[in-house]
Amino acid sequence: MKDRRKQLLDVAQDIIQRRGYNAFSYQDLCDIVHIRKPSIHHHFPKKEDIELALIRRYTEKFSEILHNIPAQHSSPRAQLEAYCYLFDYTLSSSNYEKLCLGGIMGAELLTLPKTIHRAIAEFCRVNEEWLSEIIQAGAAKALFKPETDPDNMARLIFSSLEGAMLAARVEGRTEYVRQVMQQFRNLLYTKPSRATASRQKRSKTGTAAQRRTKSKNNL
Amino acid sequence: MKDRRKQLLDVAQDIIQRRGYNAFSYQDLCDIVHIRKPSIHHHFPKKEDIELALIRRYTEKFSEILHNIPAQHSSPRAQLEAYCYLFDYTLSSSNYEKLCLGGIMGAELLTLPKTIHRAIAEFCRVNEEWLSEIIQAGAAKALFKPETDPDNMARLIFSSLEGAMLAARVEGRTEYVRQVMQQFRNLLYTKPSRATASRQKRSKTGTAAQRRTKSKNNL
DNA sequence: GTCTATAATTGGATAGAC
DNA sequence: GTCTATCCAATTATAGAC
Repeated sequence: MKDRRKQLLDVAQDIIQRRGYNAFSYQDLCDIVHIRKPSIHHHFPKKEDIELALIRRYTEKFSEILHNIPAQHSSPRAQLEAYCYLFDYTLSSSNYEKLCLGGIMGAELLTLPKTIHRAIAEFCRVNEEWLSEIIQAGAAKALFKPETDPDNMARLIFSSLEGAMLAARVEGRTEYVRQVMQQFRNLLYTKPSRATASRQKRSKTGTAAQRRTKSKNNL
Repeated sequence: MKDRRKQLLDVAQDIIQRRGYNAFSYQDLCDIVHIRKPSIHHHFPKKEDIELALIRRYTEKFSEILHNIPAQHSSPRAQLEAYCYLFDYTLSSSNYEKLCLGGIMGAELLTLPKTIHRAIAEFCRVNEEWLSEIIQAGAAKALFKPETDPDNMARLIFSSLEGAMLAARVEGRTEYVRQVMQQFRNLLYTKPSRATASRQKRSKTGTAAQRRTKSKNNL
């Protein structure tokens, strides 16, 4: 097959987002892709080669999605919500089994080589930097509370979404991420938009913003 | 040795909080405790027996610490900060290598047996329930913003601390958890206490509340 | 409770043919 | 690019002696 490499990465990513790097093996790939172990070594000589390629590709895709969000949502609030739905969608579209790749790799950090440490840190940086800019833009438009430090707020949002995915899966609570989002609205928004508030209470299929983001990506 | 079982649990917990369950082996225990593998099987026949005992013991200790906090700190604000410092201290006292046991087990959830799923979920429940009560108490005293839903706020705090430990370690940012805490103060507190604000900016050794909590526990 | 000895299995990885 | 065959190391786990 021509795109064997991409296929292997796709399958590996799916497994790792569910079970983590240390519980993932070449054999798992064989069982799904239906080729033999040495054939995989031809594409990825060492196991770390897979992981490094994965996190780099993930960060790249993620970065692209983030930088496209402002073109799809004009308000910083809508931009922030679209961001949060990325995390919610990873969970909800996988029967609440898949975590953020950066998050699960972060949990296994100390078992991974230094090259990969840097790649995971870069993923975090991309997220926090993007968030900080959105927060600043929203504060400038008086959409977000002024007492908000953009960098710290970015860290709070990023880390809570990473943690919320963990907790949602552990507790089997499908609404966990959205409840955390609702709390952001309560704390961060200067004046709760009535439309947003009622929509988020009623809808199970998601807002327009959510659906638009869904169709765009498959992380 | 008489307390061999406890010693094995202590060592296993330290390793797992750093490297996770799947990267941890009976051999690791042997190297530190200096007994042979079958001797460990005598105390814990299956590997899962170690993990189940660990998470239960952890939740129990954690629960005890949480329920002692109100006796040590009268204000809900100080209680909340003492809670947050538990997480910060786990990191800072381990050269920023150890995560929350519940968090790292949560990341590996799908590789673990169902019995352990429930035990990890119980750990989350204990945290969120305690937090929710503190938030309610603080809101009743007008120390926290009234627009705060206690349950969702509890989820936000718990998940952001879990995520912040992850991100702090990945990015090598020793101040990460404390920055997230600062953001909570900005967003949640009705009026920033000047003493608290300036103290947290200056001090590197921590507040009195932090030191008091430090000496109490070793999670 | 700890040991030696030993399964039985699985893991990542390589050599070399096609 | 994929295969067969093979290697070596590591893992969880058990039997049975002391």
